[in-house]
Amino acid sequence: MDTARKRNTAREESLEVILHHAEQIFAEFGFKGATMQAIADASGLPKANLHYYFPTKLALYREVIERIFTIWLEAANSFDTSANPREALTRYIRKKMEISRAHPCGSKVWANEVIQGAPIIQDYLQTTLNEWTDTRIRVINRWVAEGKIATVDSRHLLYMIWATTQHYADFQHQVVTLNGGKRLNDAQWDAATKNVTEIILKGIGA
Amino acid sequence: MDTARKRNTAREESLEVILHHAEQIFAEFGFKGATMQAIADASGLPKANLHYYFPTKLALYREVIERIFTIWLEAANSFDTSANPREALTRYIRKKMEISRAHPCGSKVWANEVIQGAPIIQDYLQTTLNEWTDTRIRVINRWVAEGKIATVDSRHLLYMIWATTQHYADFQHQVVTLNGGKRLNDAQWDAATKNVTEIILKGIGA
DNA sequence: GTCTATAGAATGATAGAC
DNA sequence: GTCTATCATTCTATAGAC
Repeated sequence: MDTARKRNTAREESLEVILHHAEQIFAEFGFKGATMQAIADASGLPKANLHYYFPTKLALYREVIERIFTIWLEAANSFDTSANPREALTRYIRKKMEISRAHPCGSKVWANEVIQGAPIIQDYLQTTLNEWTDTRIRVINRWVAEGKIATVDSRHLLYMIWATTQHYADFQHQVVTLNGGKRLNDAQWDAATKNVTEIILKGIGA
Repeated sequence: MDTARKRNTAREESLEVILHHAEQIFAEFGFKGATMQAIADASGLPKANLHYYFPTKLALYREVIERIFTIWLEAANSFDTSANPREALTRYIRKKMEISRAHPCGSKVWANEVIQGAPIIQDYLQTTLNEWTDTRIRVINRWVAEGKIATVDSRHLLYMIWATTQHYADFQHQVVTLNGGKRLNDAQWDAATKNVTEIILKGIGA
């Protein structure tokens, strides 16, 4: 491995470590509540190193948010517009539940951001998310028109899927507390996914 | 009005003004992000007055959280355990949607708190909420046993109702943005409530 | 690239006059 | 009860040695 490659690797590793821990700290304390010191401590680095890689706290936060949005858009692709309602929605809900389990902190940062009026990600909402939502609404409306599902408001159906699946990440602490303080195990995650999928599919007559 | 009464009234009015604006500021910026200065400015009072009524920022926050929890428990009562599934759930969902519309900031403060691991309200989750949840789970399980609704996991059904109804408060900003920047009007709130109610009732075969 | 030390600004809380 | 002034602390960000 040459020195240039070594430098790049070191840089990428530091970036990865910082971003990973920043996501957790931002999720736990919110943007303002998170401190560069706390992120530095969690990352095992002196505070000044964070400012070497990210000029400001806001720039670091932006990176964290963008990573989450990318993961979120992946799930969006699993909503295959060519499939039938049962297939498309089953796959989409399962993927969303998997993300809630694998990336709860990312979901929490996103939720925190939206709750506080999306000061940073407003442009994503107005462009990418808005466009994606429109395409899926058209698909659902077509299903309704073709009689493949009952007459539902497609927009509110999407909100229901988002809300229900993200609840297991954002309200993880409440879910765990009401589960006797224990994290959901594999079987419980399966049960949750199955339950959500069945109620929604049955609820829209798919 | 005697002077004692006048003093009480003045005190109660100040408390009400402070708590009202504190709820909005805490919802918008989170616990740490909210500043006593911002709450004071919103309330039209000097900062020191807040510390006259509430010794610390944390004490003020606690009061805000407790008010929300009280409203939340009111809705809980609308889940009449003696009614049939259709009636009980229709009334509960409608009440929850009304609260999301009337008290979005309260819901946001609660959501923020839970997302961040419920450092302040942990005891509410473990006692009052846990007990309330258990009684409702028993009711839903009885409905299942009596064949009044399909076989569903009652706990996850509750989570679905909470998540979906609170989404309209917590993710208000996203909902509004995807609605072309306009707040939902009466008809849209009705449509949302009707849609949520119908999908869930149909989904559980009620 | 990594670290120590510190500047500069903002914040929670209080003292004390009115 | 209300207000001004201020202290003590904490935090972001940077300077500069290594």
